[in-house]
Order: sequence, then structure tokens, then C-alpha cells
Amino acid sequence: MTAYKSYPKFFVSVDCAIFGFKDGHLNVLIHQRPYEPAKGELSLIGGFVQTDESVDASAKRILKEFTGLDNVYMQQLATYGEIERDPGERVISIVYYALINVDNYDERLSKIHNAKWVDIDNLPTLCFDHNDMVQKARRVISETIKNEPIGSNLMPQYFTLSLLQSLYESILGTPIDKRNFRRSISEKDYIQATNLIDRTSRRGATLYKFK
Amino acid sequence: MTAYKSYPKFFVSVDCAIFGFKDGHLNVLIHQRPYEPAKGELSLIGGFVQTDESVDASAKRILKEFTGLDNVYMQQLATYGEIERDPGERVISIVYYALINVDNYDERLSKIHNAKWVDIDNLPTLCFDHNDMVQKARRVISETIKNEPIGSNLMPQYFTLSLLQSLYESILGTPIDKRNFRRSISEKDYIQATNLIDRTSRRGATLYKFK
DNA sequence: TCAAAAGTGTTAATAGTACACCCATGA
DNA sequence: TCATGGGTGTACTATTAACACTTTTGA
Repeated sequence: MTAYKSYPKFFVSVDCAIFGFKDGHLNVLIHQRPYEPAKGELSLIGGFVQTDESVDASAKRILKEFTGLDNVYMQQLATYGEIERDPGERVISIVYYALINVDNYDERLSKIHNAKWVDIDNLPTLCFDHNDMVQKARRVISETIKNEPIGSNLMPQYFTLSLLQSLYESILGTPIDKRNFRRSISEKDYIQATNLIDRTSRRGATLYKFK
Repeated sequence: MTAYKSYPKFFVSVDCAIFGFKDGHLNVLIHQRPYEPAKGELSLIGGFVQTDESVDASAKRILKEFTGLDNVYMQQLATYGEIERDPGERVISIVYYALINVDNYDERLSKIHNAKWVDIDNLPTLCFDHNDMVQKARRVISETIKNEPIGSNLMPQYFTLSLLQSLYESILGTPIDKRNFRRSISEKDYIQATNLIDRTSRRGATLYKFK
């Protein structure tokens, strides 16, 4: 029926750059590779595509295994296909990035998988081409956050404007003027004030939520 | 050495959305699929990744086979991984888009491969998910041309400003004011006037080239 | 002489950037 | 009382959008 028989087949993996906002910085979830090659080296979260799932479904499954989360903002980033990118065997890797609220993240799973959050500005050396993947994801997120309210995926339900600003600064990697930031956010109409007050600062700050 | 043995392998193809500027419109190169499934249906240019080439190299090889061209502007677009996207067998497809100067294109190869140019605004139904691929590529090209001189890949060596404007209009799918277009192009400093005059219009128009 | 495409500036609106002080409160 | 982070407005600059007439020349 098909004429494909003579063509080669490949292992296809999915790697996920999972981002969370933690301690005022954009963080990415990494773990120690549990198998050879590069066993014990630091790696993005990943796994192999199975025959009974689409590539998108594979990415969702892997994310759920490592975080316990469903219904997460996740986008395909790029495919890495160099012959020797994995020194063990040839693996073509399709990379996704996800934005999660770290409050919802299941800490028990992080224990099981040896996973930890690392500040994107102090990223250790990861195995293979995984550092490239993270940097590329960050560039895409930087562009996206200028036009879309993707911060809603990273913020807690209620947050102060200062915290939201620190998210933007951490993603963009540049300081932002407080007054300009507040004006541009209020013009965009993504968020709304609540009656709640954050009392961790002396004066207290209005808590906002995404619409 | 590796723990991958138990994972499945997949056919991996590359599909190329090859764009050219022809008769005042953005066109894409399609052909009739030469093998089952969907033999005879219209399709983007494609082929299978081989073991001795990276995915990028595979895309370049396929482009060269169908157009005779090397050193072409080509970018990875996305990977399509639905289980049933190819009704014959499961194939994961990595899509690239390329921008070529149709004057350099080898017409003999188009005969051999049954290839033809079609206006992107009158795209016929293509096999599988190929129409989605073309639309996605067009969106990316639209965004890119606002900030980068990628028109240089599509234009003939010498061109009038009216022709360049029609390229932008065809890519963006919207009319552009002539004076605003000329100002914005000249501010960007991508192109330079030559001494040559295009004589196909009565008055004659200055010919430009990309720097 | 006229049809057809080439060429050319100004104004208004919008978006983005720079910048500094007072306020409320808990320690 | 004072240190800390919360909150606020204005002026300038750059970018984008809207808009119409004159020029050249081959048929």
C-alpha cells in the first residue's frame, strides 16, 4: 500500500522546557538523566514518542508525569535533528515549552524524578543541545509576552503589580520603568484589581488577578 | 550502552513549502505525489530523512532535488506529528519553508517532478495536512518581512519599487499606501537605486537592488 | 492628447520612553 | 521616626497611518 518500506526509521523524543516563576525569577525544571548515555548529567524533562500517541500528546503525557499537571500552556518550539546530537544513538527531538504555576506543581513528583528548579539566568550546563533549547524557548516567550497575557500561566492566582513586573523583567532580562509598566498593563486590560491586600509589605499592596 | 532499545521508531519526513514571487503574487511549489498513499494528489515537495544526514541537511537535499538550488533561505517551520496524518503509515513530518528567486529555478526539474507554481491565494486542496503547513508558513513570513529584508530572496536582482511593493502586499495580504511604503523601505536601508531604468512602463521606473 | 504607471510631503494619531516625588505602615 | 515598598502624571520622541496631485512618455 505504501512505498515507504525502504526508508529508515528513527527514535523520536520529546523534550520539554518547563518554566515556572519562583523567588522572583524565571526558572526552568531540570533533572538528572536516569539512563545512559550521559546518565546523571543535567537534562530537560523528556521522553520518547510512543506509537499510540501524537507528538503533542506525548508532550502532554511527559509534562503530566513530571509535574502532575494537565491543561497547561504548552507550545511546540522546534525540532533538533543533528545526527550526533545524542551520542548514544540517533534521536530526533521535538521540543516544547510549557508555562506553569509553581504553586500547582506536585512536589512529590520532583523527589521521584530528581527534578529541581533552576534560575534561567544561572543555568548550569545541560546535556546535549538542551541549553540551546532553553535559550530559544526564552526568546520566544520574550516575544510572546509583549503581545499576549501568557503571564497568567506563571503567576499565582492573586498577585501584586510589583510581582507581575518582576516576572516581565525576568523574562525580558531588562529592567522596566514602574509607571510605564503599570500603564501598559492597565491599557491591555488583562488583569483586574481585587479587594484583597497583600500584607507582606508595610504599606500593603493591592492584589490583582487575571481576567 | 543506551537504554533506548525498547522504544519505537518512526518514519520521519521533511516537507518543504517553497515560495517564489511570480506574476505579481506569492506562489508555492507543489507537485503530484508520485507514490501511494494519495498517489496523484497535490502535495508539497517532500522526502524522507536518511540515516546519514541531519534533518536540516535533508531539507537542503530535497530542495536541491526539486529546484536545482543551493544556498537558499530556508527555515524550519514546525513538526506535524498526528498519528493518522498520513493514512498510509505513521510519518512524523518536519516542515521547512524556503524563499527562492524563480528566475534561478531549474524549469527542467519541474517537468521531471510534475511540479508547478500556484498562487497562495488560490491554493488547491493539498494532501494530508499540507494546506495547514502552507498557511502557517505564510503567517511566519508575514511577520518576518516586517523586520527583515527577506524580500531579497524572492525578488529578481533588479526590480522596481512597485514590484517590491506588490511582493509585500501579496505576502501580507493587504494593500499598502505607496508613499508610506517607499518611505519605510528607504529608512530601512536594505536596497539601493541603480542607474538602470525599467522601460516596460511608459514613463520608466528606476531599478533597485538589495545591498 | 490621453491613458497608465512613476514619483513625491504633510499632518494627525498612537505608541513608547524618560523621569521624581509623596504615601502608608510596621518595626 | 524612619526605612520600605506602594502608588501616581506629564512631557518628549518615534512610529505609524491617512491622504492627492504632478510627471513622463508611448500609443
